[in-house]
Amino acid sequence: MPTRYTPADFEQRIYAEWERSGLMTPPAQDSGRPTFTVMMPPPNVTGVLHMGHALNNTMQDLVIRYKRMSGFDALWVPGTDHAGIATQAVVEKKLLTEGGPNRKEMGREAFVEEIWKWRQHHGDVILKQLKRLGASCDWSRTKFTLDADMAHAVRVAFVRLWKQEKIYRGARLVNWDCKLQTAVSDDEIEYVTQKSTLWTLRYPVKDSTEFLSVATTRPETMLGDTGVAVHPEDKRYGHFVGQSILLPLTNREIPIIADTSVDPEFGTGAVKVTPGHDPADYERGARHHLAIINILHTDGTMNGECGRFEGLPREQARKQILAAFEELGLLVGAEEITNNVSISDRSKTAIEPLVSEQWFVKMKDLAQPAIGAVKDGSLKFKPERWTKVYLDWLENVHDWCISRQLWWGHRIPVWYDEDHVPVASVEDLAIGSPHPQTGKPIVRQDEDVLDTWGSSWLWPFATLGWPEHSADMARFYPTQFLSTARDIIYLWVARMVMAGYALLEDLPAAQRNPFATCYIHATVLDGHGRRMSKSAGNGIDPVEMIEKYGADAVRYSLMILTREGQDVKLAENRFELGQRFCNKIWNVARFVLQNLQGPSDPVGAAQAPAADALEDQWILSRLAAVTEAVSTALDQYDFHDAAQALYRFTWDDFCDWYVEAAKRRLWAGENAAEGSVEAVSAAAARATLGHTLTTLLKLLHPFTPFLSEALWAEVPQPLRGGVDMLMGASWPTVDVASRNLEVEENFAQLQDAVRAFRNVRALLETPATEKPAATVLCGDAPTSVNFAAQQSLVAFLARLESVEVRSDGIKPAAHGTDVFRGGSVFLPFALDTDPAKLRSSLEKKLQKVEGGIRAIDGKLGNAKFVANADPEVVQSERERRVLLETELATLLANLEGLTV
RNA sequence: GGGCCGUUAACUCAGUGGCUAGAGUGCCACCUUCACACGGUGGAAGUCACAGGUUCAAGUCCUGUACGGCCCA
Repeated sequence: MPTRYTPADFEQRIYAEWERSGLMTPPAQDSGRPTFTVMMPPPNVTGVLHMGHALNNTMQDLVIRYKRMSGFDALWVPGTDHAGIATQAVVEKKLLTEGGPNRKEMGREAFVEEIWKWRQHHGDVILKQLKRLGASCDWSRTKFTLDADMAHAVRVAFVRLWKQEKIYRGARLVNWDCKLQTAVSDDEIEYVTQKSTLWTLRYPVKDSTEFLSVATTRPETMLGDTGVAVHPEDKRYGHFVGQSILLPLTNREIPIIADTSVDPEFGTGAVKVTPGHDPADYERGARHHLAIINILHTDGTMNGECGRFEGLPREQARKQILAAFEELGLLVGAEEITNNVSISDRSKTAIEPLVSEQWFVKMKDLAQPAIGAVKDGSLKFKPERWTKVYLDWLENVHDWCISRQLWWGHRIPVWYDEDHVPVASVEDLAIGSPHPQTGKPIVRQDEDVLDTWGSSWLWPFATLGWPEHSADMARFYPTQFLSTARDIIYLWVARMVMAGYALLEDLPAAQRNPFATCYIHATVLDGHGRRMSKSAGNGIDPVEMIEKYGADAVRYSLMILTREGQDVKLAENRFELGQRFCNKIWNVARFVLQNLQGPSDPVGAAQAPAADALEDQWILSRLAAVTEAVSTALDQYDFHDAAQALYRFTWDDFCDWYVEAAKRRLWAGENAAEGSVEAVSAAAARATLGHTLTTLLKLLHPFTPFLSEALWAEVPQPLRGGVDMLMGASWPTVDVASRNLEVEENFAQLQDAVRAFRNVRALLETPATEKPAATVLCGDAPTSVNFAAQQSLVAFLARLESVEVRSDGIKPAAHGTDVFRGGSVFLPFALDTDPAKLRSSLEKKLQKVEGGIRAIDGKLGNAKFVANADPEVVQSERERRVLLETELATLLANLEGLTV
């Protein structure tokens, strides 16, 4: 084995072995094992892996691997989303750069064909990248939201909701994306604060010489004004209410109305009302029965309602209208303000609210059971605070605009007869066939497609075969764990819960909720705390990082850096943490594997550890503790805590202390006679090393699957217990009998003394090669028993010739000294040693101990503390004071001894 | 306007109301000792953002302020 772990030599080969093993594909038939299901949030089919995906999928893989090893039939279903707008835009752009016919020239059928072709060649890149990450999904169950069975599920869902009259068509004010020329839902727009000009326009009052001034940031929409509103209690304008305005440039007569929604403080206190192009005005217009005038073509240019401005883009229309008002003397003000404009998430262009015929889903009723799911505990968010975000949205939910004027997606399964009477159908209705209700011939299918969430909200069960009564559906639904990003709590998470309750009528209510836990993962920021994004160019490419540091290093680093959904600032060099850890694991395994075979036990340390030696008992106790800690943390999805516990155990306990301690007996046993004390002791050390390593590899496997699997292959067969592939090994059970707090306490005391020796060595500048004879002075009987039994271990770890254990209180002269809990250590001076460094070291420690005693005295001297605090706390303070007092006395005595 | 998150060592972050506030990186010194220099040993480094409050006891709980970030309207 080389001295460094080189991930590239193993990863792809090991992944192929996992795929061949079939372990990622749990059976649809009952195996007697419990199931555990995770649905991967389907990334866009156009997508490439970014850090958010890497983080999210690492967590899912961790859970799946842990559950698989724990005896579950663990199913992780991967897949991709057709992502209507995003994908159509990618292919349109491709057509544009190729200079061939564009979408409209090609026609619907040919264009959709083109997208399928694109998908064939360029789609699903992200799924291949997930394999690089080590994702152990069941690829045999991979789904795409446009697969035929998914399409069937979408239609069944649509028709069912149609029959329940939860789907309706109507002309409503929708968010219009002028670039993509489609409606988008409320949840697909974002607000950007910007500086704008607020212009004041004068509108002449009809049959009067008076004017009413209105303020607006969008003067061009005046062409669609059908009213002017003032607050009913606004004294300035009261007498105008009921009169009308002669709208300049159009000479249309529009009423002046009173409405409490008008803020008298804003602008002039009078507002123009444009019901066709503003959500607030739409409401006002509805209240006062104002006309709705649409002034825009679908591409955002002015339409035939605009007279001489027809055909102009909005910005130009604005300029010309302002110029016209100026000319008429009707432009009376312009001031700079900051306001919010709505931007389309997809095209990043300004949203134009306009009235349009669209399909909607009534959400109020659907939301109720989804609200109930968190109230009755069926659904839990982690971190819990997202529950509120989820509930706030559901409790104020608006109807969902589900139609999109696109070609790529699930076409709305609605057909019309010649009288435009619609009917929804699971099966295609042929043109000319009779309308099921009216009997008149069908003339056309609806042109629109469904919002992309109209298929992904069925993801947790449509992937399992719903609406068929499939074996998968019976075994693997509901799922246990969903991990996703916070920005799709409304778009996706809430809708999946609604869909589960609304559509799975066959299941008892308690089994409809699609996932028990919804984990909202951290947002990955760059090193400066900015969101990683393609446009900002500040993203770190996970695949590049995998190639540079290894998949396990990427996985492990991400896990230990993100604590329960807390955002993480990630600079590239953070992955060195995982890389170092992986290399450490590699090397400790290398050491163990090279030392498993002794002269008298050639099969290696396959027998159970005898655990006679203190250090053996100690590491087995620590191993039991870390097994419990990791299992508990993973049960609660506390990935950071599990990663942290593994780091501490591996590096501190196993590498720094146990392996170093075991070397003593391994070396001593090298040339010992068979059956001798030394040989038996070495064999015991080997057994303990072997057992600890194999257990550790299992615990590490969910975090560092490639490395642990690569090392598992090097473990001698008898130690592997017949398990060829670590991925399929059983998760370690907590060895309760090995947990021994007394042993841990005794070993901790030895560690403390060894550190004290090392400290004095450093202060005395004792060369590493020099092995002085040293002394431990024990302050009490248990300490002296402990050290008497372990003097050779302490000597070995502190690189000493010998350790004399004394408890007579007599300090050796001309020795450097330090204290540990329970006594002090002494190392002989070299002749030319200056004790000043030792003195200042001891004095520093003295100050700390004195400070500690003062703090405790402060507490114990406080009658209220003694009276009110938990008696256990008071008791432990008293005990601590005794310890510190002893330490203080030792320090003072040792300081005094230095001058002799 | 409403809500949420954060502010702890130079950096990135942990931290059940109760030991003298920790880790990794970086820094300083020493060490190529037969797993690992992607290593070992030792060390320096903190007014826990600020102001009040609750409590015997606050980094931790409450109120407010400032700053940074996110979401909703």
